Amino acid sequence: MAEENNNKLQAEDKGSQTEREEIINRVLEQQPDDEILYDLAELFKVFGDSTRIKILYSMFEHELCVNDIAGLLNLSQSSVSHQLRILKTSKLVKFRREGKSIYYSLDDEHVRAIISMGMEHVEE
Amino acid sequence: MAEENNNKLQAEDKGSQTEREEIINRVLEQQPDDEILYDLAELFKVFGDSTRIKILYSMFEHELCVNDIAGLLNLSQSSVSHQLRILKTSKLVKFRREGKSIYYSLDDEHVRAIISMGMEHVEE
DNA sequence: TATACATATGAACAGATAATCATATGTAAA
DNA sequence: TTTACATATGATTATCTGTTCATATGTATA
Repeated sequence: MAEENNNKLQAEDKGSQTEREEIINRVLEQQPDDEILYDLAELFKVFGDSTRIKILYSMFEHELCVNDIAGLLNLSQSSVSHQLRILKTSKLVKFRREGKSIYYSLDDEHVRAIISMGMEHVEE
Repeated sequence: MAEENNNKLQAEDKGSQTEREEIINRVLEQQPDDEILYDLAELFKVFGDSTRIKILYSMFEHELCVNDIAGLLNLSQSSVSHQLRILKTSKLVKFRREGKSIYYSLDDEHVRAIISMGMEHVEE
């Protein structure tokens, strides 16, 4: 995608834009770069799978290891591991090793905040 | 919250659960129903597409009609209309008719809040 | 070292989904 | 009513994505 759409409507010979043109120009100015909006969508996409949401929610209060999660949620070890990789890549979870196990937990308060906010909308 | 005995993995002959079992039980108790988590994932899924995010963001301050959006974002009318339908269904946008045009806008502050929260995470 | 346990990963397949195209519906003005 | 404009929608297609299966890597213990 290389199309940059900075088609800002210039004021014409009449000397002033219409109300509507002004609004459209303001929207164009305030719109973040495509790249940022792409990243934003990618972030939400990670939250947008029920398996990953279940996994995230299970870690809401406590760190858990892969087998804990798989057991709790009735998921295969492989599936959990694949999803945790995605969550790691997106910086939504962090982890630490202890012996043979690896304990995962939510990366920061942001993650909790985003989930909570979505929860409010859903529970309406 | 004091140490309460719960019913899941009730203490066995030894008289008490392990620390680990207690944690796992607590997670199980606190986990919302699958149905709710499914809806939550569905909600985030809607935010999880860059076209829809662009559309939502374009309406951050002002209502816009379909053609406005298509023009602003360089998208086909059909594509915008399809996506708006999804946004309508998810209650993320509302709309009103005025003559031949239909003006769409964000449905409530929740939507703005969720986007803003995600934005913070992305901009780190 | 050999074995068992815990987690990660690659490949393949099935299901989901967004864009496009063609067309339909709805609205207003001539 | 005819025409033009604005939006919606169904079908098709190409792409993306999550799960599974098999296997690999990593770690501790006998």
